Amino acid sequence: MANEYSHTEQNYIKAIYHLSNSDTDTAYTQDLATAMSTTPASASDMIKKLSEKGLLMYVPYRGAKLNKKGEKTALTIIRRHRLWELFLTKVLKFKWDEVHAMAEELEHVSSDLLLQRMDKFLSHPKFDPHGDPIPDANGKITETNFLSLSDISKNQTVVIAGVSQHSVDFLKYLEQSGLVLNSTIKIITQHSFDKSLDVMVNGKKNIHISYEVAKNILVKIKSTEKA
Amino acid sequence: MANEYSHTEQNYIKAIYHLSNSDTDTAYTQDLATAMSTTPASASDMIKKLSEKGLLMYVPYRGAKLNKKGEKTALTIIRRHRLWELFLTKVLKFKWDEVHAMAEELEHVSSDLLLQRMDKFLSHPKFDPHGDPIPDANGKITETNFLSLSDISKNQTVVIAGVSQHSVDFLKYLEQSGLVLNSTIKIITQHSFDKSLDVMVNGKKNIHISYEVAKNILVKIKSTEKA
DNA sequence: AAAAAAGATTAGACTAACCTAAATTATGTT
DNA sequence: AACATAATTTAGGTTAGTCTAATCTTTTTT
Repeated sequence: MANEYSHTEQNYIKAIYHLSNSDTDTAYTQDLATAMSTTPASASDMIKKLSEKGLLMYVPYRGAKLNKKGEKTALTIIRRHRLWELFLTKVLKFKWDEVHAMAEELEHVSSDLLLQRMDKFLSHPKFDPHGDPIPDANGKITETNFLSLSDISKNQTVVIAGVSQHSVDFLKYLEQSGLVLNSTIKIITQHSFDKSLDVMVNGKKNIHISYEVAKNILVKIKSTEKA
Repeated sequence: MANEYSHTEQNYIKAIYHLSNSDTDTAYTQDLATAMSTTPASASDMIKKLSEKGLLMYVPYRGAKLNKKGEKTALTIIRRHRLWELFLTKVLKFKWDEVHAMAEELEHVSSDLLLQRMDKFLSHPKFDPHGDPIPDANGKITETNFLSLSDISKNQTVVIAGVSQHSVDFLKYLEQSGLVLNSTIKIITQHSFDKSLDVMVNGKKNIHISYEVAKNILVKIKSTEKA
């Protein structure tokens, strides 16, 4: 691994991975260009180049899809990114809305040994500060079955396990409302007119959250515990 | 600060700083090219460019010398490098011969906030794992008056404070001989024929070291202590 | 002080990553 | 099925950083 691909190539690989792992199975030129804040022409060039380097399948006008090698590469970059994010929150005490930009730079530091040590130092974590899984050294991802807070029924108690939206503004808002990872949430009221919720956070304060927000909060059913 | 200069520019700036802070007051094209593992033509181009960007004084055929702005930039990069080196040894338990290459990459991570946090986390350290001073946020360097082990007299006891040579091989050799930072050294015998030394390390084992090695070990007189 | 050698710079080319504009292919509408 | 529109690719050009070869300066030698 190490220094095989330029920073730019790595960023494209990651973007293609994310695009073809969301709604569509394939990354389209225009979407890729948008994700990379560049023009379709540039994205098209890069797709062709990565195809020549054997990282993806590419049929002109039909979009790109990473192959095994490309996916492995993407997962290594994502592993780096998420390990650094966890380091930044756990060790340097950054908030979850502050770490993405720094991790974007740190993910390109290529030393495998450094990654190994960091992984060990953090006790081989499975999730980053946003609840996203950290691929292991072989690129394997822990499967999760988190639910959206918007799908939880009244009076149920759940724990925040992640978010499905990562914008700084959204994360800041959650932070300020006390809706951070591992907070306990109990649904008090579901308002039928706008699907908004009144919830109790950590057994203490009641807050009101919109459907839009609830939709992007991932939760798991509170694990077996007394009282 | 942040993202003003490319990685390459930053590396040149650092190299120019080191070159004009050793024997000569100025960085010469050829030396710079050697330091950067490139050709004199490329080094010459870059000097011209950095001169145009207002980081150094440049008289064609007469070498380059950083000005205030260039020096400040160099010191910021060096600060990053040395803070990361300390982090790698102190926190991730790397040995002092392992950290340079990783720090070469990490020093380009530009977030000022990250640097601040790291500095705080490490308790505002003044020296890196090789005994080199870490410039503070204003570029100020702690002055030291370390001595070379080769200049210490018989029966004196000193503490290893740094090295004046940073090759991996040399550092590995020292590590294996137990000659690490803060080791206590007492001069037992000075051999006049080759200026080599017999020394006692940490009051335990006696070892023999060549003049060449002794010259590159920096020490300070053992601070006041009983027994 | 002239010639030779060493060192530095310029000229001209290359690659990676980008751009705009033009050409091509695919899709959707009627 | 034909046309308009949308999406993609190609063509041709730019910049940063690199290179080799050629040209200039400076230094050293004689």
